[in-house]
Amino acid sequence: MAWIRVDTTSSEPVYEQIVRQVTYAVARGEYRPGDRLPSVRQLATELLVNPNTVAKAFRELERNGLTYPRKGDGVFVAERAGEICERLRREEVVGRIAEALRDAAHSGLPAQELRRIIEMELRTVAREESRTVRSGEEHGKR
Amino acid sequence: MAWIRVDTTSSEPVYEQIVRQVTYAVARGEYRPGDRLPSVRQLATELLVNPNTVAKAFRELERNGLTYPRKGDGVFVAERAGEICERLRREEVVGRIAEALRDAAHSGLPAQELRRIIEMELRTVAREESRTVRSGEEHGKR
Amino acid sequence: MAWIRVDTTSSEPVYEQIVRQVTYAVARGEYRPGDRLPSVRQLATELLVNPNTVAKAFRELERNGLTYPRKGDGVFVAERAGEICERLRREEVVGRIAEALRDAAHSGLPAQELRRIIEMELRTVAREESRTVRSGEEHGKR
Amino acid sequence: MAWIRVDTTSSEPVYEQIVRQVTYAVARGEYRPGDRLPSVRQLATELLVNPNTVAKAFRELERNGLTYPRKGDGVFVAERAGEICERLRREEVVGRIAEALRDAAHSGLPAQELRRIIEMELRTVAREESRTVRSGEEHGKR
DNA sequence: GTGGTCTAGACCACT
DNA sequence: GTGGTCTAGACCACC
Repeated sequence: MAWIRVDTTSSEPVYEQIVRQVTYAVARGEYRPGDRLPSVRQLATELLVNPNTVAKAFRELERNGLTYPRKGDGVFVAERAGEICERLRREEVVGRIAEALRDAAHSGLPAQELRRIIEMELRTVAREESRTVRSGEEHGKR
Repeated sequence: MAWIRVDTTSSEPVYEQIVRQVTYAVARGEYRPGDRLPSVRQLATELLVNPNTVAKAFRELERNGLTYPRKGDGVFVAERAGEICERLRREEVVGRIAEALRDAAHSGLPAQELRRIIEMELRTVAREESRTVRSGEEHGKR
Repeated sequence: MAWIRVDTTSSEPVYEQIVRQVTYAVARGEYRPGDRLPSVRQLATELLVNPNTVAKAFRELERNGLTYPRKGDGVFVAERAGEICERLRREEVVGRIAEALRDAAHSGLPAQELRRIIEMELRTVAREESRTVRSGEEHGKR
Repeated sequence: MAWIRVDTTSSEPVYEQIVRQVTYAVARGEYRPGDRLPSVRQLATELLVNPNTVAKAFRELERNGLTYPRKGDGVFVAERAGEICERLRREEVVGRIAEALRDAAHSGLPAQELRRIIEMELRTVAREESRTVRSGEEHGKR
């Protein structure tokens, strides 16, 4: 279950990292409506964070309509999770990119230079992703 | 003096917004070595923020070697500020874009979709900038 | 046997919902002293809840003197269940309404508005009940 | 500042009580857009609860669009709080009453009896409110 | 001073 | 076992 990785040094709060990554995992189809997520305690020990932090993330997921808790049973992916997290993911991605580009443009950096940077980073990202996917295929199927 | 705009609702600290935008202004050449920046109080009342916040931003600018104070006179743009700011700006822009794209890729959004979003946002940003620049030419002092 | 309906998303514990609805059913006279209740397993599969949950509800009913078990036979409605249930029902209803109205008044909502809401909801409820009763007459066993 | 009272023995979580009562206070016009709420720590000591509990309530209020925090400054009532809390209050009140009446009707209690109970409780509530208001006038205007 | 995050640990109710 | 609430206390960043 290496689908979540938290970076406690990041400025992004740990609980938000969890929310975001669970959302992405559902968006990628790794979790489907009705599936049970790992329990709060289990995920907490796995990620080496406090159960309260995971609980906070799960509460946020619930507020977003992505999951629902059944007391004494576990946390489950909601029926309408598909559309919701699809939308959330898109909003998140578009929002982050829009902000980065707006600030970049506002910085006075020439448009041509900006495009070069984007192309460079896109290639870097594609390279990283392909590597991850391939190693994932090797390890995952065992 | 519409060269700085702070968003108090943003997750980015106000003082960082000020530091960044002053840096960008110098990188764009709107402020040149030897120019005097507005006073802490003046900028604070203009931006509707606490003077302490502006003061902290100014301390940061000085720490970065971008400005220097002349006692009883004000804060001035340093001699080597140009190159420093251009470097900082590039690092900043590249870093933000890299992070946004990395997260986007990790979200599982198809690469093609990602490119479409980028193109769309680039157009949006270009449109906004052209409008700002034109109205800036009319009202600005340069 | 559509006399019980549980809502697993409600904040009211499932076992309490069962206790309450059995109580109401007896108060309505649908179950009479000496009648046998459905078995724990049967009710559990019917309501799609954990058998432990139904078992807890049944323990509660017995504790209230509403039912008694006959070993190897099943759970039966007690002799004095009628009066008990009517009293419990009244207490329950009065308590809930009192709390709802007290909070409503405390919210600062104008008394006139409050009355309008009550009238509206009473009509809604009456409409729903009449529908249920009629369909119940057709399908029910009484 | 006796506008909030929490009951730690209630089944309603303390943080929800705070959310609800702040919402009602705004709906009643006791707090207006731009006003600063008491600080987390201040309210915590006043209500004799843990600061984290108050913080949780404030986070919920923010999620509802009723307030917004300014780090290092305080929590403020949002501009659009009026309409929002008006709506929230109505939803809350209607929802509670609807549930109470639906359950009451479903309990098989005769409609006439139900109306009697409602009238009785309405009178009780009106009596309590008038007493509170009057004593509030006496103490408040000094 | 403020709010925000996180940890640690307790207790409760539900399944 | 599960999730939910609450307390206590620490640390951080911001104003």
